[in-house]
Amino acid sequence: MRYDKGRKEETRERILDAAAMRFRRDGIDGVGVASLMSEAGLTQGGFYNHFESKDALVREVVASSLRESRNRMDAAIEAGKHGGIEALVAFYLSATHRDHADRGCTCAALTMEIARTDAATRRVFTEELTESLALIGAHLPSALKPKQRRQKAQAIFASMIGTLALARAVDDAALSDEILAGGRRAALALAQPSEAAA
Amino acid sequence: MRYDKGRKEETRERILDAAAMRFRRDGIDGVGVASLMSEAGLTQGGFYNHFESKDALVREVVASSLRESRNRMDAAIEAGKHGGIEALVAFYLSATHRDHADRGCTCAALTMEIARTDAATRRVFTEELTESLALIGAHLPSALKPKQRRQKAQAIFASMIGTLALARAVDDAALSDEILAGGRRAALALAQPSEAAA
DNA sequence: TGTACATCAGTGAACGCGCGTTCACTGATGTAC
DNA sequence: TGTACATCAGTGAACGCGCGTTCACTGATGTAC
Repeated sequence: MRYDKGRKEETRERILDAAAMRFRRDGIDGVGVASLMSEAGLTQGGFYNHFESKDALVREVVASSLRESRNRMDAAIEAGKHGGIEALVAFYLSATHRDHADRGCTCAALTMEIARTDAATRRVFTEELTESLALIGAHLPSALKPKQRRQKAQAIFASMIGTLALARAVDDAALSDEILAGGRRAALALAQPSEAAA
Repeated sequence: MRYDKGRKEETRERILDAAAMRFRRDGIDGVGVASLMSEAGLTQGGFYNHFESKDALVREVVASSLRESRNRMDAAIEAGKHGGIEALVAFYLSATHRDHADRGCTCAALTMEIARTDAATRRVFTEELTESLALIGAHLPSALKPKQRRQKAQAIFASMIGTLALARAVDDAALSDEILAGGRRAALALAQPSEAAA
């Protein structure tokens, strides 16, 4: 090894972090390799020392950013006083999350684009999403059967990313706030055991 | 007027229809003017006889495709035997809709991309979305107050587009079906007056 | 300890290509006489 | 009714530009002796 041990790894992480932010802000198709590398303080040619192609980068960004997002959700749940789901919903459907897509959850910013990516990317998306849904499911009422728990977690997450997508797309601040508030209420309602009837 | 009256208008509609399909299938950034025009049976140069720019086209596609989608939702509601919302949810969260994004609702395919477009596009998106939400609201239980009704409609629609986005992004057919089924149940639960507590 | 060498992360110019847009033009049509 | 003309939807070549990718190179570093 020339240079410090792990230095290449650090650079790679820097590219991944820059890509995660830029992709969420401008879309996957909206960010070129050259501008991405210059954001990471490098020149375009070096990109291929770290990734086989832009598609390979996309795949790795989807994997690592979903993992990071799950860790942040976990932290928000653990930090919450009561319940856990309440804390998650307040964290996920906050004005801060709406206003900072680049530092937010990749699912809320890119799921519709990810649906159009290659098989390998959708594979890692599915794997990471499944883990995140399990995290949510683990904090639902304990009386639920596994399938109900899974479907409830899916419905809560779907409702949250849909809410964030609408709240971001709309150009009217009051309407956006209302969508966000209604989304919080809906996500919590979906978490109630009373709505367990599967 | 040279040529038949309204012939230019017909061509324009043809371009709009082709754009709506291609945008929903490949994303706005994923479709070039040349390939779009050739899909409409024309050459690229003619595009600017009909639209000032690609951005202008995007704006018009958002406006017209949301209007069309609303008409289809309305038709599905009217065709439904009971309730109306039940028919809407069955129509919107169907396997057919999931599997044919190009012929489906623009919100379910492009909301996350629309959130990144220019001010004019987000303006027309907001206007058309508001109309669509009013349509949904009009079929909710009549006991609801206006604000409750509005927020319920928003929450139902957000949950539906989030559900469709996840069901499309996932690469596992069984999981996708489960997400869709859970989304239908969730959307109907959100429509219940019992969950009116605002 | 000092020097020669091998490594390889990162550089920057270049590749072919498709992008959005412009523009001089063509030729089918409706109108004027 | 027949002919000359004006219109303008649509053509297709060209523009500068940024895309993803390749590649010969540089130069800071760790290793070998």
